[in-house]
Amino acid sequence: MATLSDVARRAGVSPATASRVINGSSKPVTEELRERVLQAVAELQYVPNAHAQLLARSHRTAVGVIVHDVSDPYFAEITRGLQRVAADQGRLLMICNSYRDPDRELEYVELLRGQQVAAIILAGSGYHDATFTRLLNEKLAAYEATGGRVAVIGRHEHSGDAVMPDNRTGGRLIGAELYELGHREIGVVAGPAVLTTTTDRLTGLREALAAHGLSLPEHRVRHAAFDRDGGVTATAALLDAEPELTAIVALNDSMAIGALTLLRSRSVAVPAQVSVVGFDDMPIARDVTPALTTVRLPLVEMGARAMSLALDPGAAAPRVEVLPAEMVRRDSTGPAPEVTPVRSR
Amino acid sequence: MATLSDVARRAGVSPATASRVINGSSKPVTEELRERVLQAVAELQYVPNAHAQLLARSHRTAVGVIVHDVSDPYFAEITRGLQRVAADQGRLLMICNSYRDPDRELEYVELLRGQQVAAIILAGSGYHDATFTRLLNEKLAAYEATGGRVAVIGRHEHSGDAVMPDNRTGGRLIGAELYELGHREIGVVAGPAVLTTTTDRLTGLREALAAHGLSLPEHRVRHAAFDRDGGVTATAALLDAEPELTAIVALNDSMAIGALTLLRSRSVAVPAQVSVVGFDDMPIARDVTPALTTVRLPLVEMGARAMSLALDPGAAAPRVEVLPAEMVRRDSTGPAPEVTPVRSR
DNA sequence: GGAGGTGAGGCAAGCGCTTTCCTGGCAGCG
DNA sequence: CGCTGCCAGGAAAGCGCTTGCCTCACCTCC
Repeated sequence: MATLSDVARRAGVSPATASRVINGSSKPVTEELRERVLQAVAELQYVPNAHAQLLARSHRTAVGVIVHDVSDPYFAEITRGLQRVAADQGRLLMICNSYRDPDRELEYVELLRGQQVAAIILAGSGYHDATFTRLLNEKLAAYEATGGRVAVIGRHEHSGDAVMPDNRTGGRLIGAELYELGHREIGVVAGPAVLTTTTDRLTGLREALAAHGLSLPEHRVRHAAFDRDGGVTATAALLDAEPELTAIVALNDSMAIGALTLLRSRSVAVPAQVSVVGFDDMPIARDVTPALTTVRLPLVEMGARAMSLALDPGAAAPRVEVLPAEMVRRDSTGPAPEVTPVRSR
Repeated sequence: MATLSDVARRAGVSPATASRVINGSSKPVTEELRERVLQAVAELQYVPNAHAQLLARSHRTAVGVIVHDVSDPYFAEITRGLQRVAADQGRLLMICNSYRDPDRELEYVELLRGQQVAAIILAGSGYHDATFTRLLNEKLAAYEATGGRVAVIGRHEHSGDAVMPDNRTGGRLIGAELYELGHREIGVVAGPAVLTTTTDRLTGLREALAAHGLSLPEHRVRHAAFDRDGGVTATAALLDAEPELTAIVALNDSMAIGALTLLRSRSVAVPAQVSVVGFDDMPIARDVTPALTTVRLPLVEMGARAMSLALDPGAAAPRVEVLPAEMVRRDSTGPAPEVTPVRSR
């Protein structure tokens, strides 16, 4: 691998001069030497060693991002927003998938710290887990103490800059909508109970129902993985146990798609017999049949805001931006059927 | 930020000893000193500077991956395979999205070279573009000349280790299947013509049709972006120009989903009036309505193989692994209707 | 008791680059 | 003609870490 001094030698200059030419330093270099250096660079196919550069300048420029899984459309959208702002500022992004494993999340904070990133962005739900929260906060505090910036998306436990989707209002919106449509027997297909996203959305839903004197008993909430397959199994269990339901609320769109698939496989008409509501408004939501009624979160915007917060030197006080949720009515919801729907099995 | 010498000073040892304790070197260190060092590490929340480490050891361990877009399910699946093998070998992955921009792809090769990655994996279709191909090959050759390993997925232009999905056979499978079902008027919703993936799949399809004396005229092939929206617009154009079609082949599942959505919006029954076939078998394919008939590619496997090739020191001769395509019959295809279907508009 | 052996720990030389400070040459000026 | 000032280019000191080699103390054995 060619090094700077190889280039310098070939160009007949000192490494210092070569470095200045290559990095476009403000220090002037005669046209002739500049030429020679560039020529040598081309001939040797020289590429600077990024690690040596990072070590030599004290500058830190990359930004680390920890998400549950980039291939999950929810995070893919957020990441798009993060990328956009990062690219605008010429910054490299290091993306790490925690796959919803708190330990891995902790490890990645260390790793990013070791990579000397300028900021760490934690996207994705927090956990209801005191020990983990303490550990995470310790690590983040240590990082911040050395000048690192931290921004979180949708997490409560870290007292710093944050952007928060309004999950609770989103839940309320769903509750109000379904009540409006005449639904009284409502079931929930929920994500893992340890995720704050799950509990926040559930809380909002409960609040809206309570406002109309309705309650949502525990046995009508089924927890499963926050993905399509989780949606399938939770919906199956829910339907078997509570055949009188007229509406199913899935706490994210992936689960909603699983619910839709299961209902179709059981020949339950949506929305004629059972209405289905999702959450997030992932791109695919409008392409399933029936098109999914859901709550839209401005995911790209959330990512962009978080990155802006992280890159902005930051006010003394922690800044929290709450982004609104919005009801998107499509074809998977309708008026509650008059009588308890007939099930095919 | 605490450094190794801070740790050493606090523990009252030399940096050398501290380093040895921290990295579990084979050189023995007395229990007492070890204790003191670990204590200091904990107290200072010390994390080694990854760049300094990389510079000091000549070891290169990270692997770079260039894909079109991780959030595209096609690449998400491939990436999953890459990750699995990389994780097994304790290697860090750097993932770069080229967003199908050849220039960006070139830049990323440089960047990864600068990051001293042990290998670069190029996933995603090649381009029919001689200049670009030459440039890319030059850069890759320069990288390989310095001991870097390269593996490509689904590209022809690089003469090295490669894993290739059998796109052509996949195309043939579709042609045979549709012919079998009685379709004679077939249109294609294709990705960009510059992508080898597009042309390979198209070639296979044409071959299968030609085997039965059918031809696929250019005007029945519509090129658009390889995503859902591209599928919508291309299908709309195709339908307007060629109302007698009884089958639409989308050259990937995203486009197929767009096609399905457009057909639904025009109240064209699938598969009663028009059959639709996709390609790739992304996870969502089974969840749309009607469930998508498509060609399955072993995406995760492709990723895993590519990573194995890249990490394996490598034989003298370039290794090429072709992974088979397989027809997956679902609900979006059926027998060709007897008469030209009636369109709602 | 001295030679030789052993093993823990430290010294210092890098890894490849940036950047401060210095040098030496030249023009301009009194 | 000698001095000052300026400027392009180079020497060298790190950045934070690893690691080969050396030292030194302590044993062991003849």
